[in-house]
This record gives sequence, structure tokens and C-alpha cells, in this order.
Amino acid sequence: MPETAIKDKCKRCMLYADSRLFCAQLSEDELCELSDRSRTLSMKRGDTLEDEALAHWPIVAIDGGVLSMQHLLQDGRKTIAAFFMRGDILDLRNVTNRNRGALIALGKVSLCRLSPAVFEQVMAQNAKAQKVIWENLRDQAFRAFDHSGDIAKKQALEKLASFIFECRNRQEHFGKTELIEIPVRRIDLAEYLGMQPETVSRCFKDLEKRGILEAPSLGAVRITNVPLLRRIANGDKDVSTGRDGEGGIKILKIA
Amino acid sequence: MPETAIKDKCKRCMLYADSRLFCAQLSEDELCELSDRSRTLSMKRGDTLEDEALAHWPIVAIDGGVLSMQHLLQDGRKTIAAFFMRGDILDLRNVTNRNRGALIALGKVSLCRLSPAVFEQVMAQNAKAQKVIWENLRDQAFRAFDHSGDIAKKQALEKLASFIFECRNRQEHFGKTELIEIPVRRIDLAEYLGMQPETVSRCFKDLEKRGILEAPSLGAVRITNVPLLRRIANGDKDVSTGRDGEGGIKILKIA
DNA sequence: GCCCCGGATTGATCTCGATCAACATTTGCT
DNA sequence: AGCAAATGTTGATCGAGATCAATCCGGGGC
Repeated sequence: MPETAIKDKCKRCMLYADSRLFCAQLSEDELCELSDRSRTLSMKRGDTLEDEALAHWPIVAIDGGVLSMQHLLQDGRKTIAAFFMRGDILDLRNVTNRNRGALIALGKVSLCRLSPAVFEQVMAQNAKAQKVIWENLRDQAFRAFDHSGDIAKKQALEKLASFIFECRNRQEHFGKTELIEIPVRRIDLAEYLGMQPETVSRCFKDLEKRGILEAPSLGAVRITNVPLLRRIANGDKDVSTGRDGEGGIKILKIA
Repeated sequence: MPETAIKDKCKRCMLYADSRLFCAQLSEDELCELSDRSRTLSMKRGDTLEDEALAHWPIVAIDGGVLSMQHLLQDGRKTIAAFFMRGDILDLRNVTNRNRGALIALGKVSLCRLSPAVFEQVMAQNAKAQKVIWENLRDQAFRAFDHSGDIAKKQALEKLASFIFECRNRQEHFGKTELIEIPVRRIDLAEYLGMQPETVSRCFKDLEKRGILEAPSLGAVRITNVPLLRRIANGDKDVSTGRDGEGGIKILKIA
């Protein structure tokens, strides 16, 4: 084993391997320091980041998988307020305002609990790293704003369409095949979009029947009519209700 | 007029006057530099921060009033994704992902368009200022997460209850009188909570009838039963539907 | 491989809040 | 101050999606 400064755990981690992510911005010294004082963690579906653990390790960087922030109501209703994925950094220092949701893994999640002290030091010293974190947090905020807008007034079909575009936006490799990964289960999706799993299922079926997308498996979809899906996501009633607007293709119906 | 370094416009601005806000963290030199290269702006209800203006001035700090981020759907449905208030800083540099909502004033708004160059410089040099901005952005993100959770699965009454607590959380001076300012119109509130103005009105009336709050004017409420309102906000069905749970007061109904 | 159970689907019914309509009140403007 | 337009309230009806119930699947563990 060669005596390289950079730890194996870091070499295998996308936060370092992806040049756009946080750890890739660090100098070798910074990375080693951070690495030494941080702890990786693997989670499986249903695992929760407990409050006591977060008290000691309030800064969490996601390497892979999907972590959810869930809010539980008194009578058992559950909602997922946000999904956190590769590259997202969560800073829960002093976050007590209202009932911060529970952080629950929706599948296998690998993450790194960063040392607050080193994180703070890097924030102060390394402008490039600071920029990456800042833009990540800003993206989280804007994604949450968008999502709030989506679920506030949109209908079920429109919400699902928007979600599919949100998934597309979060994966870089689109363009060639238009195969979009849906990284969460239907039930999680329902909780994220504020609807019931039954409704999610019906909406997927509707979009398939209308030839707008194909769902080769539960974990992925292929959009076959991007402009139409876009119009649905944007709330064009003529399209979402099945009627044809001026821009759509007229289909003659014979009674 | 004495030749003090700090500009009058800054002395009158809460971003400087409130010791917890951004400009109060700056050294005199930094503040002067920032002040010289920044521009204040007054807006009135309905005014929009146009894209072209934002291209030159993508960083906006709110001094007072309520600025909204609105999403408009094709068929005219409108939603407010977020409220920005005193102390909030918006960084719209390179924000093009999806359709960033329009920034529209919901009343008189005074704000300061900060010089991106000086802002960036302060971010890199002044750790105290950096911390304030970072925490502000984080609060915006978590507030948005909370809000997403609220509007996803909660019923109308529960959403309104949550909103009242959100208002209370955002004003510091509670504790004495419990008079909470509602800084937006009913119609804006409806758009923020994803419901209709009619429903908002009915919910306020319902809470008043049940003795949970008083609404001396459209712009403020006084909570008269905080625990009960809290239970409603947390989704306790026994309370929100009017039935009494075990913790409530039993009311005998005679047919 | 086979079993098994959580998740997904499909269908039937019901409910909350949207919508429509009429009227009251507040706000802003001259 | 006084008027007009925008906002807010109240009542009546309707519909999208929640809920309930009955299968159907598929993948993780043995």
C-alpha cells in the first residue's frame, strides 16, 4: 500500500472524484485534515440520522443514494419535504427552528459526517470550496422554492410532470437517451408530492396511455414527448385534462 | 452635513442598524466600499424585479417590506413560493435552473442591490459577515423545506395555523402580547398556502369562532389559545375537525 | 430456486376545498 | 374627504383526488 496522503475512503468518494463537488476543491493538506477528522457512514432504507448523532456531527455530505427530510404529523400523515442526493451538503448547526424534519434514508445512502471545525476553517480560507458550498446551498433553497410552487396549486398530473423534469435536471447525462432515473419508490414520491400512492400510480398510467412517456421499470422513465410533458408541467389545462389546445394535435373523436 | 464615512442611506437601513444583519458585520471600510457600489431601491405593491435589472444587480438585500417569489402557470394560476423579508439576502447569480419565479413586491419594499464584486470580496474576507449570510441562506432553505412539508399534506386549517406560527417565528418581539403581524394580504396568503382566498377567509373565521384567535384587523392576529393552535398546526385531527380529543375540553352536544 | 411481505395497482365511493356568484369592505387615488 | 377598483366575505354547488378495499407483483432472504 503506497503511502499517499489521500485516504482510500476519499478516493472512492464522489465528493472528491467529481471535480465539481466539495472535496475536489480542497488542497491535499485540507483534504487530509478534513478526512482525518470526519467519519463516513452507510445507511440502508429506513435508517434515521438521530438527533444525538447530529449534535456531534451536524454537517453531512452526501456521497450517494437519496436521503429524505420527513415531517410526521400527529395522526400519522407523513410528508417528505426534500430529497438530498450526491453532492448535497447539510449544515444542521444550531438548526432548531420549528420542528426540523427527521433525516431518513430512502435506500442505500453513503455519506460523510464532516468535522465542523475543519469545515468552518475551509469555509474561511478556501474561496473555491466556499463557492461550491454556497452554490449547493443556494440550489437546495431554489429547488425547495420551486417545489413549494409545484405542490401548492398544481394538479396531480402536473406535479408528476414537474417531478420528472426535476429528476432530469438533477442528472447531468441527459440528452442522448432521455432515460431518466426515478431514484425513489412510488410511496416516497407520493409523500414528496403531497399525494397518495394510488394517485401517483394513476398519473403514471395516464401519461403512458397518452404516449408521453414509457416506464420500462419502476426506477426509470423515458420521455417520448418532451414538449407535451413540459406543457403539462407548466399547467396548460388544455393538455393536462386531455383536451387539445391550439398547439396540440387534434384528434377526432367519433361517438 | 458632517463628513462621516458612513452614508446616510446606510444609517437609515435596518441591514446596518440591526446588529444581527449583514451590513452590521462589516468594517467601516467595507461598508463604505459596498455602499458606494450598491444601489437602494423602493418598490410598491405589484412592482417586479425585472430580469434585465437582475442581470446587472443579481444580489438583493431586503431592508423592509415583503418581496415574493411567484410562479405563474400557463392558465393563470399563480403561486407564491416564498416570502423574503428584512435581512434576507437573495443571490441570483447564475440562477437559471428551471423557471426561477418572478420577484414581486407585496407592498412597499425597500431593498439594496449589492455590488456582486464587493459582496464576493466580503464573503472571502470577513468571516463574521460570511457566517451571517450563510445562516440567512440556510434559514431560507429550511423555511422552504418546512413550508413544502406544510402545504403537501396538511388541510386548510392546519396550513393556516402553521402559517401563523411561521409569522410568529419571524418576528422577535413575541412573548408579551402575542399580537402577531400578518404582513401580507389574504390573497397573497392564499397563493402562498396553495388555497383559495375564500378558504383562507373561512379558516380565519373558524379559528375565531372556536376562540383560538382574535383578528383585530386584517393585518394582525392575537392567539388566545396557543397550545390548541399548535395542535392544529401539528395535524391533530381530533382538534382540527372540531371533535375533542382526550386532551381537549369535552362539550356535550344535545340534538 | 421458492417464499413472503412491503409496495404497487386497480376499482368504487366519499369528502374537502375549489369554483361560481353575490355582496361587503378596504385601499388607493384625485 | 369621496369615489372607484381591488380585495375580502359569505353561501351554494361541484369535482379532483383522498380513502377504503381487494388483488397483484417483485425482489430480498433463506
